[in-house]
Amino acid sequence: MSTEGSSESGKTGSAGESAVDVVVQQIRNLIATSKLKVGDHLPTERDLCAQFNASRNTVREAMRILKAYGLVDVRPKIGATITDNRMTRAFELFSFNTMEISRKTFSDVQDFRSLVEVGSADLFFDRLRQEDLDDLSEINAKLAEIHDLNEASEIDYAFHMRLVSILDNHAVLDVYAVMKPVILRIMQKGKTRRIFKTETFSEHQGVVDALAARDRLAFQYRLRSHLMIGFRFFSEEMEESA
Amino acid sequence: MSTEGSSESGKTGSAGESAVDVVVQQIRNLIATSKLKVGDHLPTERDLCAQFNASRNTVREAMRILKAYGLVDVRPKIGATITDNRMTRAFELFSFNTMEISRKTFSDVQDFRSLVEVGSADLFFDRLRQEDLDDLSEINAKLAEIHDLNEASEIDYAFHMRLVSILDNHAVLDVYAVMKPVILRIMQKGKTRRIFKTETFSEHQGVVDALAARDRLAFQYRLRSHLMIGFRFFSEEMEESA
DNA sequence: TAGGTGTTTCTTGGTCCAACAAATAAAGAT
DNA sequence: ATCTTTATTTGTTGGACCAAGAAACACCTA
Repeated sequence: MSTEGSSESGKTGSAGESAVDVVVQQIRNLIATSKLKVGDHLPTERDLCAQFNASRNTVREAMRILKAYGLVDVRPKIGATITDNRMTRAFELFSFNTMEISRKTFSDVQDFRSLVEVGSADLFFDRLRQEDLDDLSEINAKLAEIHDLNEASEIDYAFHMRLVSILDNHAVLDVYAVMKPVILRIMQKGKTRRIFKTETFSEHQGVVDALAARDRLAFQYRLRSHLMIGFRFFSEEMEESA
Repeated sequence: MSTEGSSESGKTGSAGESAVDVVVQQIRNLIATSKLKVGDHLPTERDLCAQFNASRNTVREAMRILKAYGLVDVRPKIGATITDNRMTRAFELFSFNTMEISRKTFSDVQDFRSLVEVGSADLFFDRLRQEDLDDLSEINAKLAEIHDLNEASEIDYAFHMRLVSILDNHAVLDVYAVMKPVILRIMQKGKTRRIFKTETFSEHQGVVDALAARDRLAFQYRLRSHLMIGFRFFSEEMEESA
């Protein structure tokens, strides 16, 4: 209901839908109306062709989309079965290490994080407890023992996740959970193990110190600097897509 | 988590991988080795067929996957261009179904919206253009002609969506898109058609006026009040424990 | 006869080919 | 400069074949 097939146009139900998109929607409706649950079988491709009056290639392309979305699992000679790997797929989207995070994505996400983390300073100080400070320091300390970038970014992410958890806002936590893959890649951008162990570590510690000292301005300044520091890796890059 | 374990494509060798998976990998490599950036064009389907020695259907199915992953945007006659909508796709996958609107949920979501909308006041005034004000007024005017609550909340949502669109931040827009079902339900909570036509309308207009007058304090005060006003409907309501 | 075994046939997804339609960018004509 | 034609490219269709698993079947043995 909320998502359409592949077109990202804002219009819903306009006439510009391709046949593949139509079939995608029809299959989703079929799943919904037939109350198919995880593990149930979908009709064969050829049956779907007849049912939706579409060619087999069209049905196959629709299946590819549903498969990419993690909604069906199709195996040769077995057929298509309903699954729910959406979360897994969401994380796999960013396993495409071949492509760099675009500057726009980087900028948008970091601005958003800055908005949430820096903008909630007052709330942080209202709710802050000693336990929070201890946890943050403990997490940050793990940066000293990292072995690779993945491990480092996981710790970096855990630090910020623990920080926003102070807000006790489930909506924010959910959003951060979904954005995790993007955030991880952003954190790794241009960094080395050494940078994580030295610069990132001390930036985090500065934030924790400011929290402990109840120094609102220092907290905001240091956190914002920490979030925006990655911009230097985009210094000369220029891209302008209409 | 990165490369190892997707369902069907474990081996990077020759056996076991379908031709479509191979082409997907080849296109990924092409993007990487050619250093293609967002906005650049991919070769035509037929070129890719020749280049990878695959049939056109295979290339098309591979393209569907990349499109579903938000890595390419293919338009008829134009061809495929590199994009980076992976985060949008991730949010689409997430698409948590409308949960029960508890007082806690209401509080969390409205706090979050307040954080984003009220907290971005400076950015709003930086980027604001006359066109934005006109659109906001135009959208708000539609509240006068509503027929039911669904229609009213859609317009209310569209108003706030248009507001945050001024920020030109894709991450924020994606988050709002995902939260739409929850936001709609929150907007309807305790309201009547009359309230939408009178109170909500004038609250919106007050926000627009404050924007037009470049009155930052009035903007923040009115917007925050508007977002928090629904709390009165939870005043006496009891809700079961978490 | 009952039960297990090996063979055959059928089904199904995976791939390829050859068309045609629609849309649009580019070249050509006026 | 504007309109028209052409050519290119994606979208879609239908058909064909293959390989591998499933299912049905025949067969043999105890």
